[in-house]
Amino acid sequence: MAQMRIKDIAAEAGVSPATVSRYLNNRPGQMTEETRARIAAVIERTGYRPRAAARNLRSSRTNLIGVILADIANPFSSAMLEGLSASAAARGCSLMTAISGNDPAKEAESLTRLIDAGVDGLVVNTCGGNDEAIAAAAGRLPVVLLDRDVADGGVDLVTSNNRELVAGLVDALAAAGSERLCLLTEASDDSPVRRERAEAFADELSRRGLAGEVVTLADGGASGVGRLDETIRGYAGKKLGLIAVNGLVFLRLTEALAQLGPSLPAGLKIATFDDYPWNHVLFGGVTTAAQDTLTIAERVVERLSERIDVVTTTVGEAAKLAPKRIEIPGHIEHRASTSR
Amino acid sequence: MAQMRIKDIAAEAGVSPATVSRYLNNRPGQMTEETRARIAAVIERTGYRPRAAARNLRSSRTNLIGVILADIANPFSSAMLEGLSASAAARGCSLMTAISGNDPAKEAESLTRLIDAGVDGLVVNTCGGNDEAIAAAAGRLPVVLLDRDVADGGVDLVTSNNRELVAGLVDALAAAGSERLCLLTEASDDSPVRRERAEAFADELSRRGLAGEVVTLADGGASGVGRLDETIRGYAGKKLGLIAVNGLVFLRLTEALAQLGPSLPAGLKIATFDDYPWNHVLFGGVTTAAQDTLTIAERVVERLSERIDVVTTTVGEAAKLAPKRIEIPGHIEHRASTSR
DNA sequence: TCGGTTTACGAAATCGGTTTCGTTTCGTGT
DNA sequence: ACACGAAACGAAACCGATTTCGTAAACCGA
Repeated sequence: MAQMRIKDIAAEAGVSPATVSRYLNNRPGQMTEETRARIAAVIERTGYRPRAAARNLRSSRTNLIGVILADIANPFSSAMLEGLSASAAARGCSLMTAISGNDPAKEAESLTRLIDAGVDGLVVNTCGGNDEAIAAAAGRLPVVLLDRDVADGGVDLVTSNNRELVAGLVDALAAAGSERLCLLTEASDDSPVRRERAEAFADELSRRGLAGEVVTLADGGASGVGRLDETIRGYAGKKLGLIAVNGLVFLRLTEALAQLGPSLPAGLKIATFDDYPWNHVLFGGVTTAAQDTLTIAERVVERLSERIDVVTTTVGEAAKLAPKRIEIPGHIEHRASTSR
Repeated sequence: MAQMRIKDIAAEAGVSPATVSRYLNNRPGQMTEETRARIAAVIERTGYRPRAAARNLRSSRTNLIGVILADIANPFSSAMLEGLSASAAARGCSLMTAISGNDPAKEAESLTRLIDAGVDGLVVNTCGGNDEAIAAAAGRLPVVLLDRDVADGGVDLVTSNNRELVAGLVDALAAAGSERLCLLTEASDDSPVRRERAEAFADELSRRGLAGEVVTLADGGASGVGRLDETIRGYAGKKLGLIAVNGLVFLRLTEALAQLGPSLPAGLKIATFDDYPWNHVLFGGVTTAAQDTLTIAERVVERLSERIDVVTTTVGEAAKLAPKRIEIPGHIEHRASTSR
């Protein structure tokens, strides 16, 4: 017997397909312990596995979660993917993934492709430029945003407590004796996350009465380095403290500093967002604002599940959950780059 | 009208559901240009999208490719995922991903979960320990192995030309004046890839009459460093050349060297596998054996598609394609760490 | 012992496409 | 004008599960 169907199992066990179905989904309409055992035995013996496609069709539920990631090269994304994968598996769901590579067109295409595939819900780490499409999607099925918000709000968002992390890095630099602080950003990055961090940085400076500014590097590797050198030289001898707004900016900073010498210039302190593996190694260890990716992933899936349950349980317009913003606290890893 | 069905479209266009289905899959049984246009207009106007679940059920094809990755933290894996995602999308397929985190139990679970979900084929970057299960899966549906082989062979494999890459790194070190070479590996890593590289390394040494050995570091961060210091000191002044068998080993090497000073000891040259972003930065640039991840991904999907087409086209036992081993050439990035 | 409620289970409809098979229509060669 | 093959399309079966609804049996209190 090549492929068994539920009706074959039913026949073999001397019950109806309906009963086998009830067994498979252990439904409230209980059955005798004896029939349960008989069905279990047949399934065990034949190695029967229900066909997902048939199940999906009738129940209009796929146990699939769609994930759209902007930039998988970013360790934040890959860590997130691992977390999402684990959390989803724990709930019996699989992940359908798409990677936009920061291309809004690809992101839009992925959006429709995943929805067409019938995912129960969607996790989106948007690259921007599709705010309306995403909001529209959120009206049709459960959507939770990851890390990056869309314009209109109205969609669930799980993110880190960026403001407090900025404060933590400023703390670390100030404690290390920095007198003037710069937040390094890239021109191409106009994400809400960057904006939030920049605002928090400015607020924090004025709150403490510290001098400093946001420095925006030109795009591309080398071109921006000039601006950076300039900045560093401009404040030479002034106990400068630098914060890279993300891991990529930090790499560019490292390249620029490498031209000045293998170790940090005297009095220069640095810190960065994103806990890349090399942060442990460069400059003897770089103070880092680390996000709690595992918890973020767990909460994303949890929230998405809530929405999915509501959709499949309640009828019609009662299925309204108010959009929610969830902040997961990260923490600061204090390392050598901000020692006194 | 909330959700349209194919029969609604058919009614609206004044044709039968069968014809609409033919239109959707542009089938050989052509239709009049006029009816085609009429159907297109209705679909366009209503925004109709066919339900994938129904389609899957009848055609027993899902246009889904399952991907099992051993370690997503490894940039090789994330680059691969991006490549696979793009190649699959180009063929109208989506990816279902699972991450084993190098845990054989999780890998086995993922295997059955993806198969149960009805994927058309499977890409497996195995962590080992499931050779029989994977071979069995390959007997039931198309499977292509990524980078790491299973014991019995008999399954398609796409990998890099590790032997030539090893030769390239040895070349670079020899040209930089190294007189004695070490290949650094980790005790916990007993993968076929590691073995292949180690064998190629030994062959290459004897072929050129160079001195050297394979050094296996103990697991865990610090514990192995002692052994490494020892090795380095043991050959102090002898123009040592070090090759890290993968990116993680290289990071450990970097940590160990950091204790000796910020730049490389005189006469010491290093090179590594895996093109991590930090390779551009550490030691002013580390010579690297880079794999062509995009091409690998492309060929994986291509091969998988071949198998899928064969399965769905031919009947019964004619569906046998001989297992194939595909090697994709990588290249050496020459950087400062092997300059004279 | 009897009416009434609960429990265990089966028959059949259903989900929304695809596919087979047959019929009609059209075109073409003679 | 006729026969015949191909092209265009429709009717209905089908994929394999879930779910509704109904019924027989078991249980239970009075």
